Amino acid sequence: MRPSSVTLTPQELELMKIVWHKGEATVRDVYETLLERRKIAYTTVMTMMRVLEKKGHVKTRRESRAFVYRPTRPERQVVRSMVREFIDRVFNGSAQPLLVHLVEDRRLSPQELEELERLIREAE
Amino acid sequence: MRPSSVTLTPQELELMKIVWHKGEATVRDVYETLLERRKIAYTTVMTMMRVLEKKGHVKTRRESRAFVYRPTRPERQVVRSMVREFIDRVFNGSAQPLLVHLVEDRRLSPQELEELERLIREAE
DNA sequence: TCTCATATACTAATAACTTAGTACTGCTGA
DNA sequence: TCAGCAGTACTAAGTTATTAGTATATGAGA
Repeated sequence: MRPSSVTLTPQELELMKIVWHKGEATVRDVYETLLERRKIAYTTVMTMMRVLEKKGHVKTRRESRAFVYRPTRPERQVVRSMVREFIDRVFNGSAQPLLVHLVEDRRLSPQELEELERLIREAE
Repeated sequence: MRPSSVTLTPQELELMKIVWHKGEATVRDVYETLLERRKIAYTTVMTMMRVLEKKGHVKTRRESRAFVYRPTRPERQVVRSMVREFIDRVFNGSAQPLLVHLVEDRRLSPQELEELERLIREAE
């Protein structure tokens, strides 16, 4: 059984970030974290957690009455897939134009540029 | 009237790339370019071109019988918005983690790394 | 034990995306 | 002139995403 697509929709990603951050979480945990940011119904979170499970992004175990959800894949791995998918889609698979955009768009502080330079020298 | 969102769906982007590349294009132009890659109906392309127009991504002018579509915004500008949106969504607005991903993921050739180093030095 | 809070199960509605079919129109060449 | 082709207009259907309501189950405290 092939692992389902690793790409997450925007809302799915928002929930997954919470689960990754907490390590594992119940619907209530996620619900309460989300509530700090925006109005959302408990059952909405539940539905989405179930979707995430159906898609294989989380696994559950029962703990007394509630389900505890934990990620099936580490955040780094999923984010990496999303970056790849984005580069394929927008830049036809070539990462370089993206970097040019980033550097030119001045989205990086001098510190970040320096840090990046160091990384490049290590990779070379 | 606020300009509608600049973000494109995957299919919309695919069509827009063709229009950008050609400068301007009719439904037939786009249809034939797409056909080289995959099976698609002429009317499907038409519907999508109309969607792109409704969303403000292209403008049309009538040329004899057919509509000619041309982009309302240059590719660079739209791509830049998409990069920003992606960084906001996936990396909470910080570009640096994305770069670390790219460099570590070895998606760049030595030449590209060098080129990038030069860009950084210019930006600093 | 019985009630209430909390949890899940089931259902559903709306919107956006993607794809495409059918009907209609109007040039254009025979 | 008129048939046919190339084009648009209108319609629609399937899928996924997003949000949430109602019904039901269950455990814990009074």
